[in-house]
Amino acid sequence: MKYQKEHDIFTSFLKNGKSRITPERFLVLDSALDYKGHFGADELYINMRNNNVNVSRATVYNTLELIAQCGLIVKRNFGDNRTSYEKNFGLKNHDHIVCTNCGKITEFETPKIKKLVEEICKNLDFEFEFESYTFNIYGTCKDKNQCKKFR
Amino acid sequence: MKYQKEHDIFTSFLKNGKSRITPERFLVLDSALDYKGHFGADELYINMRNNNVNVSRATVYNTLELIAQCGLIVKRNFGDNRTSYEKNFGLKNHDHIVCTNCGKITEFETPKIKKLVEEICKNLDFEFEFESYTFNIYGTCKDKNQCKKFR
DNA sequence: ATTATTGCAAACGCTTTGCACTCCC
DNA sequence: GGGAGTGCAAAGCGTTTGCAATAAT
Repeated sequence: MKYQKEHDIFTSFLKNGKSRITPERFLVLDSALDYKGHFGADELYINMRNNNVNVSRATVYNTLELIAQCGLIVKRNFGDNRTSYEKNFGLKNHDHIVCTNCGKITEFETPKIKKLVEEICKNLDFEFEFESYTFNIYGTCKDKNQCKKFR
Repeated sequence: MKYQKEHDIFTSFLKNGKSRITPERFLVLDSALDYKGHFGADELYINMRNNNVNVSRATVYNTLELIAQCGLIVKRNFGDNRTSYEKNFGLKNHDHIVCTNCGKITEFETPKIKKLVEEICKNLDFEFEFESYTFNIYGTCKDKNQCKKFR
């Protein structure tokens, strides 16, 4: 199977949480892993419908949340009032540059940011359990072939 | 007048952009500056109505955008799929810790992040005009008196 | 058998839009 | 007087919810 390792991870995550193993959940997982780049829940739902993979909207939303919880995809937020997801490529953490004009998203690696986050959490004056962070840089990309502002 | 300086700044911003000076825009500005903490556009609109300051929803939304453009307030995004604003206190840049459980927002100062952003933008392999960044840390705050998870 | 999960459609919250009216320049 | 700005209500969009039907344990 194409995503055997991910299936195994998701399976044990579900069993661990006393959640049920359903075919729909794995259909969503496969589609999410197949998706190139960032995607919204609704976007994935439509995409699946178009490919004749019929899982209800509610199930897609719920399942993406589960897959994010178990770490196979990552939840993102690019300031457009919707939740985006993307495949998690393991340890290599990266953040995003977003063109506010054409929507282009560029990824960059930030070895320094992780230390900074740890440092900040450690120095707080109240107890805080870290979950995640978002670090986005916004601006305009001046890509003459793509960016609406400059072409 | 209470916010004379801000009125002046907004006035010249509007004139500069060949936009009109209207009473509604200054009602929104005053209400935004009076608001304690972060607020959404709709939240401000309701708040204004409650105080018998009657400006239409559309105008509140449009005007907040303008005020943010001229820098008197800052646009934020805390991962809840809505746009938040807050008064801009000038140079002292700060970022946010968000409790994903009770919604509490804690501000912290980050002298290091600005340098990091500059460094990243400088080393990109394409031309990019920086506008802003978001840096939020998510987790649970374990405030026994407030946080739903621990009380 | 029990009960979590599913599918569907309706409701939700925030935001944007269309259009006639207003009033700043 | 012209056109940007306003107000209102309706529509839009992504997301969540309620409930009956289904299927995993």
